[in-house]
Amino acid sequence: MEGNDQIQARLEKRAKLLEQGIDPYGGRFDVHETIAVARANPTPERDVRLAGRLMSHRDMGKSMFADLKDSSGRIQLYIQKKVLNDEQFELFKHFVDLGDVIGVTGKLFVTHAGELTVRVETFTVLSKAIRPLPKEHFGIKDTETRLRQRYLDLWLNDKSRETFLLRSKIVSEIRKYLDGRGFVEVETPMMQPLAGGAAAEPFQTHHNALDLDLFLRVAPELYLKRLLVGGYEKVYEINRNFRNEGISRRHNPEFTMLEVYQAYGDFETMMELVQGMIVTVAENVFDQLTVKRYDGTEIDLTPPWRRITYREIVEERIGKEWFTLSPGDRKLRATQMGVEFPPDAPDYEVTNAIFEKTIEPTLMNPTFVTHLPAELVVLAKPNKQDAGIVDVFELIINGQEIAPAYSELNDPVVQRSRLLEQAAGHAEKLDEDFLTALEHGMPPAGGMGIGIDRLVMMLTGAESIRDVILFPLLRPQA
RNA sequence: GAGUCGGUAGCUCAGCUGGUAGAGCAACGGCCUUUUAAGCCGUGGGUCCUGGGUUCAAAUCCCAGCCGACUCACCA
Repeated sequence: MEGNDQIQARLEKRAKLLEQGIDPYGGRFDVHETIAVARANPTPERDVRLAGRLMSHRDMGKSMFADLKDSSGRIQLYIQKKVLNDEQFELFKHFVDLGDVIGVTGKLFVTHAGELTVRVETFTVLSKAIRPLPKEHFGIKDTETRLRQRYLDLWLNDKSRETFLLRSKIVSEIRKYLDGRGFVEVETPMMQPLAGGAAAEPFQTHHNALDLDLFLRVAPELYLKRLLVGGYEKVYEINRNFRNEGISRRHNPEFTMLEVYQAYGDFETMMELVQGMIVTVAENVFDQLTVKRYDGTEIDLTPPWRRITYREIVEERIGKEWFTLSPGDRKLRATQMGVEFPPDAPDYEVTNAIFEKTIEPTLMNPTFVTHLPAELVVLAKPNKQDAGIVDVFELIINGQEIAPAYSELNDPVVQRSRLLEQAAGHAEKLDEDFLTALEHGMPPAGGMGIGIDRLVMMLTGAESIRDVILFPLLRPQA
């Protein structure tokens, strides 16, 4: 290992510990309680047995203070020469460094300054760190280091560690909510012969033994619908989707999607479900329905959430006359508003560009935007009164689409023609296996997809998707 | 993929009207038995992202590249 003076010093300490017959990488150490539990039971002179990482120390000569941190919290250690023997004290003083993982036993007491502290009686080196950990006060702020060496970020930045704990709790509450309503969690293929269920660029891979080209899935939708055909009435899957597209503050090539299907329901069933689910999650995880965003503004999750049709919200924001304009005038207006679109964009795409660029980003509180134009959604049921729109909603919170939901299209003949249209006539791109399943009869159903990463962003006030994905994709370091 | 900004010691940062690299913490040695960003004395530590160029002289100016952040595009 190359190294600076600090690495050299630590390597020497490691070697000297070994020479003295002390294993600097320890072994099983039965921790009696977490630091948080120890702090919650501060009876003076109570025996404790704790383990964690040494985060700071203050050497006073014949005694020293140090801070021990585990996943639950931190506690101060007091190491005294007269309590340990001379040899052990010198060992601690000269061979234990910031960042080392150690186990300690001792008794609780409260210092003059009022801080609960462990008077250390014995300690064990459980893992000697060869690389220095920055002193916690300065932390680790460099974004690149935080992402590439997430373990440092987690140890040193409480906010980061808390966000990922919250993510776990959120996902766990979602499962609880759905399980409690009779939904069955399933897992469907992530490697698919055809990447269907969403208009997105897939990753490609290859199975050698079958000599088969495969795609990483862009959505589980078509498989979950096969399960509806198979008699599952309430199913969901929480798993990764992969899309071979750009990376941004809101996009990671692999992201976690929740998809839910309920037979005999429709998009309004999903509306109630998602509202109930997010409200319950917020209450159970955060104890409140107000979320503070990174910019200080607040999101109010109090139900019932606003419902408005796509047409109405466009008219509300852009002007009642919008849909009476000629397609040419609409393009002109859109361009004047600084919204870009391909020159040959069809009419509905111009309107949708307006919606996505100027309306969606302003919707902070939960809003169900319903009944999008049929052209935008190929897997949804047409509205019975107006075949030009479909029975769907997009739930917008935090200026981002959190969940689209549909009354799922279950007419196999219509579905085939819509998919064929979308594939621009390329029949070989149709998922015949899926269409065959539909031809066997899929019950009418409500279906919904929720981007878990974005939901977590919204609920934790995170500014970037990288703040809620432990190991977001980065270019390898040069 | 395009534009803008950034990359200096282990960490956090200063230095960038060009004059040959600094601070605090961390490390190392010493003092100190209730400190908590402990304190005091001393020592060492740098491919200033990489490669070119301009110049007597480049961390600093110019060009190219690498990596990251942000914005845009693709998309959720």
